Amino acid sequence: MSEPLDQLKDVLKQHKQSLTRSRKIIFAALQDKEPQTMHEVIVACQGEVDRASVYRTVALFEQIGIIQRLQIGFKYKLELSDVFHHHHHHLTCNKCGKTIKLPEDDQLEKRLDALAKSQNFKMQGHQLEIQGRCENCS
Amino acid sequence: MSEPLDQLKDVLKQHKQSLTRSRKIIFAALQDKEPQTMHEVIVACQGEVDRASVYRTVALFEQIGIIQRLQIGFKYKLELSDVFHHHHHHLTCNKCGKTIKLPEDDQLEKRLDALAKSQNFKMQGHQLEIQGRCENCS
DNA sequence: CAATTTATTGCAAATTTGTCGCAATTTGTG
DNA sequence: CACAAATTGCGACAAATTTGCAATAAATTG
Repeated sequence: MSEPLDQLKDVLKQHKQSLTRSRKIIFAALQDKEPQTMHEVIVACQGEVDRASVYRTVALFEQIGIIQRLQIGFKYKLELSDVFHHHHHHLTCNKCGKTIKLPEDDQLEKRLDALAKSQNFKMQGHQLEIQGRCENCS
Repeated sequence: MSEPLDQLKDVLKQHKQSLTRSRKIIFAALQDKEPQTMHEVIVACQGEVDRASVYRTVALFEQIGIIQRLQIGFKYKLELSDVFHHHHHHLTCNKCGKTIKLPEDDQLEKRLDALAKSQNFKMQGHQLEIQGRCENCS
């Protein structure tokens, strides 16, 4: 069986949840994709999973850390969390809504570590989003 | 005339937009306030500005970088962007829920500038949240 | 500053998004 | 395979957001 699916199953099990057919489909719809709107996910699962179930599953995935929600301009978008992806941040264009993945940046990550430490805070995760105008929209 | 209003007018002019009565009212509703939900803004403008116009204005303000949307829990909230108030970031404790304000950090801000620039991106604002355990809960 | 053009607004209606209850399936378990 | 528990699909709703269009306000022109 494929690795990411095993990983999904593990996380679900840790939270006493089962790996159902619908959950697999929704997971697959998000895998290796750019962040998607809820509508896009619903469409991707058209005929396979009902709208209401997509909402329920996304909410669950979010609670147990499988999915991460990004606020992108007007809409939000969904992507698999760092567990399934490499850790990264996004630039989001306020005009066209495009999201640009930032390459990993050691200097940034180290600075965050240092800041957390300066407050005696034990960092478990973080989220950063830069909003503005992309090249085409400026 | 008051300073922030001048600044608002400037930004609008830069984007060939005019400073109308409604826009002033909506701007005022956001000024010097904690981030608000769309609904709160609509209520604050009750009787002065129509719901639809609030949506249209918020969309405009967002595109030209006057307003920033924050993801808070499942809802989003709106606040004036960094141009109109000093900004800061938060540490949030996963256990007790306490939030700790981080002091402004030049090194971090500069790094973000550099990252945005490296993608030919014009940064209008950014959002950072660090999650983990505070001193007392670790 | 009156006349004209252009952009913005309010209003009502339509569409989209997100929730809920409940009966029918599916899933984990032994 | 059978059973108990969890999940799903299917309307039907409720809330949030968008749209078309006529009325109004703001900018521009002579």
